[in-house]
Amino acid sequence: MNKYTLGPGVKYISAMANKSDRQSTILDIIGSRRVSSQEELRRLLRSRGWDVTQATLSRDLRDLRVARVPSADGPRYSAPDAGLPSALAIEAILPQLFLRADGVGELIVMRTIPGGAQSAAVALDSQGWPEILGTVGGDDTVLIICRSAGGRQKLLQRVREIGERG
Amino acid sequence: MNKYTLGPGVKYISAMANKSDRQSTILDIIGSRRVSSQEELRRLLRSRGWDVTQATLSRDLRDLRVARVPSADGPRYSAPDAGLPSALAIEAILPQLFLRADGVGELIVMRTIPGGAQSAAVALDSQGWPEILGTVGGDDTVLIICRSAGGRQKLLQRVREIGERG
DNA sequence: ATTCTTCTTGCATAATTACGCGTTTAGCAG
DNA sequence: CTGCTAAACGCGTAATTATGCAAGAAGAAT
Repeated sequence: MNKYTLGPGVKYISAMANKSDRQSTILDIIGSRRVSSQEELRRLLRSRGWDVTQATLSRDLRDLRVARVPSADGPRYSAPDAGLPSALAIEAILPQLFLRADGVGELIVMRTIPGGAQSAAVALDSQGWPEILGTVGGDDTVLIICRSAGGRQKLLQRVREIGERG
Repeated sequence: MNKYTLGPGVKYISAMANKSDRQSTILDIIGSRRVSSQEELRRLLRSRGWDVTQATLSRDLRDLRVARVPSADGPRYSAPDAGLPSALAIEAILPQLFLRADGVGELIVMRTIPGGAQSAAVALDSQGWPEILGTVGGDDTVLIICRSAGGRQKLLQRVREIGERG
């Protein structure tokens, strides 16, 4: 059987077959064809030798962060985005990139190290800050458009605090 | 109320309020906080003055291609990540890329699916619309600079109509 | 070997989402 | 005005997904 060294924390291998293998197969399947329901996925897996219940697939898809994307002709499962430098923690990445920032009206121009603007812009967007209308990232410059001049001042201060290692 | 000239093909405006506005609000909500179910979204919308049923939200989320992404602590709704470039009429490509748009002064910030901003910007430029002074496309954000605040309002509505599949 | 702990899974069912159908409203032609 | 068509949406329910609980399996510890 498919025995191999267990990783840290891994203390169990199913009697049936390996869960990771099954989940890999799931990604393989949904990556190559349209799958609209867990029951459909169940059938496809069975034809490849895996026999599990819908409940297990529900858990697998959760583990894999596989999204169910709706469309006009029904939903389909879709693998997670490979993703940019998962820009969720702005405190972690902005200090790495930030050089300086200044603003006028409802605009902020933020300078970053070369090539850092895209990441910084994504990070800012992902914050969901209400003052921000949107951002545009070039190579080393991010333009932040705020909803108001007042909000811009507040945001400029916050951005500087975080960027300057705050 | 927010009455305006209907675009081509648009023949109906709800008695309640505009569907596009509601869908914009939905994107706004799920973009700024975690939403785990349509009922939760329904409550959030109600607190903003929209009162619709879960069935309507199911349809809205389908129209908007908003995916339900599972995670360890329950599912959440989130914007899509698939995309395909093109170079046809703006009515053909904008609905493919468009997520939402908002504006201030003579600026419009249009959000697109990841990687879609360049295509959208080119498409906009090629229209030769008089209101547009110029556009700047990043990765998923297009900044449209208009000649006037009045022109911006007009353009914003047109862009939304086209983008939202109108 | 026995016991304890952790991981995995099925089962049954709760929770949630999707959709068919009927109704209402708006635009348009006659 | 009347009739026709299409859009939008609620209602009720089918379809689908998520989860509490219990059982089984593999190690680790005693």
